[in-house]
Amino acid sequence: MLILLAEDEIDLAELTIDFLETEDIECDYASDGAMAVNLIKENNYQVIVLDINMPKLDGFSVCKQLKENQNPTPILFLSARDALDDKLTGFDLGADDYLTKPFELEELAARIKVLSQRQKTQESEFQLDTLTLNFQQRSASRGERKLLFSANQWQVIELLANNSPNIISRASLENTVWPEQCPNKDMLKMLLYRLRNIIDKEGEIPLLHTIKGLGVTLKVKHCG
Amino acid sequence: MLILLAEDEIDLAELTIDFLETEDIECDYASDGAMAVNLIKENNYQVIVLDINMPKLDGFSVCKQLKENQNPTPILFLSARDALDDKLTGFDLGADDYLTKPFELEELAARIKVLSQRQKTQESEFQLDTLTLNFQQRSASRGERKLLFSANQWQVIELLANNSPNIISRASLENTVWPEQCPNKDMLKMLLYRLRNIIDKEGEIPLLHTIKGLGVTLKVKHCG
DNA sequence: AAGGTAGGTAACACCAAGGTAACACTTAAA
DNA sequence: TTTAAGTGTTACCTTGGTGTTACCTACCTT
Repeated sequence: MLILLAEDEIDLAELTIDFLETEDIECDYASDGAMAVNLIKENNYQVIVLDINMPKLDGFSVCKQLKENQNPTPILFLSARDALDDKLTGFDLGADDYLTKPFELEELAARIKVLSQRQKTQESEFQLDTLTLNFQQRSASRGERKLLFSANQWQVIELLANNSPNIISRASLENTVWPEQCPNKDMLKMLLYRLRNIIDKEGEIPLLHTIKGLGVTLKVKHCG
Repeated sequence: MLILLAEDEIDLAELTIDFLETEDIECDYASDGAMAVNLIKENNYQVIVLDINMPKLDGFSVCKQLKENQNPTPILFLSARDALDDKLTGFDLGADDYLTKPFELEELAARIKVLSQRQKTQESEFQLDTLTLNFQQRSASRGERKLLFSANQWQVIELLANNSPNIISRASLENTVWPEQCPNKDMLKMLLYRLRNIIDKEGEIPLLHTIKGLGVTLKVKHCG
């Protein structure tokens, strides 16, 4: 996750950035409002953290400008100003959160995460040749053809797709579908056979390949 | 705007409600967690404000339950607990904001408004083919036909619509309607059966689909 | 060439998930 | 009290995914 931190106190900024990175939050840094505006123009941040007291352009102004431009990125104000009026001004300008200094780094991280979640529209789709898998909807298609998979088949294809083009051992697949105990040694064989019939029809590039002795993989195989 | 305030200190609650109403924020009131859950089940709130220390069911539990059921309503915790750990727990459970007592009523109002806007931009109306759902009014129609749903049916259709066209597992649906314990294994089956009879009449494109072994989804299915 | 092993193909039986229908219970309005 | 609607409950049916078996093919080993 990439965010922007606009904060003129360099010591505090450094401390904050270091901590946020341990929480998997990547930070771009602006030491004043003008720099913040420029960075926002050039990058797509998940969240913008703005100090209010900044050189050149204060946080309020930056926020106001963004909202006037219909920028939907969530904004979190970070300020030593504890006064109610400042907070209300912030929210009035369209801020999404307001944290007063001194604050706990953990709380900042938590609030950033909340804001970022609102943003993301996670459409996790997998594509390979003409095969498309949508894991949310559990829908799949090969070109124009709609594909229907059973629950077990989804488990397998999901594992294969997530690791494509790497090879997955038959043992892993077996454990995924039948965690306790596989009812029959040939079950996986059948599952893969049925899966292959659904995915790879005649005239299409085969995608589900067996690598004998190693396992199975989902990829476009440049044969030869 | 209608919100729910769950808070066991009646004096504080009254004060808060009075103030919020001057800000055009209508409040339903719950004096304990169990009551909150019931009210949430029967109404569609824009924001839910939860005290943490409450009789019967604490705020954390209420929040957890809602989020497990994919309820998208924003949650704001209101607590005397200032400890970092409590805040982090709150955010971890999926809270959207956390305000510590004592707080300024104006700030609470401002934060509620921010949260409600997020909700509004998400969706207050749902449309799919000729099906229209209005969550504020709890009204629905299929083409010219007006549809009437019971409370339980609304919970299900709301969950499905909010996640459409993704698949919702029968377990999630069951937890949503019967949070403590489902009275009978076949209840959900019946609920869905009745729901389907209401939504999908003969000659219309079926919208409520079962994906065997996975769950249920609300979508236009391009079969093939 | 024979034998062994991994994997592909085909056909079939079974069974639990889910759909359908009818009915009883409860509550609340009329 | 009657009526109606929502909610549980039970029984039965249908179906597609799953499990099973048999046999085939390809390739590796000796």
